[in-house]
Amino acid sequence: MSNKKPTMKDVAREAGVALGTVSKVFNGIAVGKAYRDRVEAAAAQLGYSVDNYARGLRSGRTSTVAMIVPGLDHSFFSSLANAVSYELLQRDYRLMLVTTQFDPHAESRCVQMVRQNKVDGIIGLTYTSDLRISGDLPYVSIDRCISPNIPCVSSDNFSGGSMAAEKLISLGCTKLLFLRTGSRVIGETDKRGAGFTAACELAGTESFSLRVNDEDGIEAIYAFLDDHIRNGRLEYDGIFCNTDRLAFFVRRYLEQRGIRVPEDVQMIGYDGTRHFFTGDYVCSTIVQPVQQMAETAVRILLNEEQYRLSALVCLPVSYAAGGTTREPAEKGEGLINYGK
Amino acid sequence: MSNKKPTMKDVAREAGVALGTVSKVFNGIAVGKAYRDRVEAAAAQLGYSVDNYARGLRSGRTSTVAMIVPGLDHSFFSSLANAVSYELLQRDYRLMLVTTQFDPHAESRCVQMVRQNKVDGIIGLTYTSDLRISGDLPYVSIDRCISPNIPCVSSDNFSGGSMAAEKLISLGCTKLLFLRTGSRVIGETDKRGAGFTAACELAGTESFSLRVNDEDGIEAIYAFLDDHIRNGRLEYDGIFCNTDRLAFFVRRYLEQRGIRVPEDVQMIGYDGTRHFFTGDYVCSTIVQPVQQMAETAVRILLNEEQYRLSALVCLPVSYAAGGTTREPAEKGEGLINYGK
DNA sequence: CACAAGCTTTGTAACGTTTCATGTACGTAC
DNA sequence: GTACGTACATGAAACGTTACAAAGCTTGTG
Repeated sequence: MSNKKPTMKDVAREAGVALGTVSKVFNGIAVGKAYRDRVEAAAAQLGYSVDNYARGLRSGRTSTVAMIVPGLDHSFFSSLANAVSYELLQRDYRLMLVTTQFDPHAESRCVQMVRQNKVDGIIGLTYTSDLRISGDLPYVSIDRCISPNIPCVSSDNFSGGSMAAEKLISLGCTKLLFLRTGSRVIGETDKRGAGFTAACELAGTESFSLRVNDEDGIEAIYAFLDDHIRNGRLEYDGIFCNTDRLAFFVRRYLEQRGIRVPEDVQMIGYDGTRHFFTGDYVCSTIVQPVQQMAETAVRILLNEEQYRLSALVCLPVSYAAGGTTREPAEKGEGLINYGK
Repeated sequence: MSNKKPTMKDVAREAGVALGTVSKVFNGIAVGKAYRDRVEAAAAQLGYSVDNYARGLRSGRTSTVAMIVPGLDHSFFSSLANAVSYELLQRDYRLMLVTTQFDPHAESRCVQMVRQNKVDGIIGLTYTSDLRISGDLPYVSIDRCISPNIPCVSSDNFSGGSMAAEKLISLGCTKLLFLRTGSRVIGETDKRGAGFTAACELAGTESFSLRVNDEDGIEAIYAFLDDHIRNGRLEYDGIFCNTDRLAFFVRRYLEQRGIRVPEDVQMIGYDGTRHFFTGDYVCSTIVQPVQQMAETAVRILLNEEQYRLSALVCLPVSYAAGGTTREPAEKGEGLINYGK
């Protein structure tokens, strides 16, 4: 028993064939049955496995895709990363994950680093748009469009916003509020607000939008709410939050002040990741098609046939009723679950 | 302007030095000042960067660490992955992330795949313990000890549990309940239950534990609660949940049945990730030292000096008061935040 | 002034693959 | 029975680094 990791040369010697033949076997290139069997037997006996670094050096292809995200401790980003990881593993690709920790300044440095590591492509969820550094390397932007000539997979944030407004209006709300927190480098979530406002105007319903450009700047939201509670009643009877997490905090805050949800005010959140959901919904929300976004991005990046032409894909979102609107809660939908 | 990616040979020619000298410059090995300057100038002019695959093939070292986690759409796992990513990037290491999607069967396949990709080490959060496949490759288990001879970084789940019990008791609770969901392949979170029970017994306080071995099996918890609500009052006045997420759902469920938190029942959750927290705590919880766990695991794996000897590290957890216990809420603690 | 002892620099041989031009064997058609 | 085409096997030449032995150069010592 040797103490070194076996190489193709060892397998070739053991099987009594040429080096090139072994290579062919491991690359699915036509090889005579007898040869193939001998090689496979020898490889199994020696416990051989291909060295991806040698392969990557010689062929230039690495079976590795990089994903760049701001951070993983945000439910939507981590769900997306989870789905991308799943899709890549399905296809025998490896995932090199890079977090910028929400520092837009770090983004091009990350792209640089990733390029140097010779990946087959990049899936990026970035704020800055001047990533043309990417050059020849396949690049797909996910969740946000950063440039007209970079393929992009996003979900329909505008419709998500108008969907929320329409729903609240159809449920009887007459004065609506849009709340938003988060860094505002690129206004992807603002499209939700835009859709919301547009739908309100179309319906002739009064509405107001409060945008806080701070990742955790929830205090400003609370202050606003305080200002608009008169005699224990909130001036608004419908609230749309740009995040389930925000909806969660806002709901708690209102309830502590004696305002009941959904009796006094109805609420709709956004995202629909599992963090805030279980069998029974606990918040009405606009569900983003996370898995589908990931799958589409991966397919475009890997150039799978039917996706070859699509450069900009915008996937539909859906509404899921939960406990924060006045309607019977639906069950079991929208849960994002992989594996068996 | 050439159209090929420049190599060390190009830099050497441009700078008028030997190939080996260029290599030394990029590896921080002693080189005469004049030579170093010439090389750096040439490299900058050509836009050269080292090829990690060639380097990995030749040297065997890849500056890449793999992390294996069950999934990223669980707040604790994704926070941990986020922190590990941060620590690695700080040290100029790359992260290859692998998700098993909670399939214990997939774990050894993942280890296999990762080994073949020639990483410098593995940080694993796995359920199965027969990962000796790892062989010579440095391996650090995080969050759970899987074998006495594999280094492990975890947090003190037992103390976390007893801390929760002691807190609830000191706040006046007389009948305690421990609730737990999640797959039960390895009983790491059960240590929380054990610590909880031990502390209750020590204090002579009545307690009960309900364990549901299902990742999303919250229905059974609801059913139990229903059984123990008599005349609109819950039999228990203190609840400890093995997850903030679970605490969140349980609280909502109780409130819908007219049981107030913290007036009628006090609650403590577990984890303390940012998903359920903001400036003001919204749930009392046992905070896991996520960042410290990640840092320690990385340091052990990378063999940084002061960590060379530590094989099993168990880090302390802390209590953070929030809105679900009867005490003034503290502010701004426990928030996990990276970047500037 | 010759010689040893340090230092850098140099050139070359790996590292484990894939690729490609060449070689061989076999079957088919006339 | 010869000529030709097809299909597969072979061996050598890359791929871009690092490691190592050998060669230069500098400095200090007897």
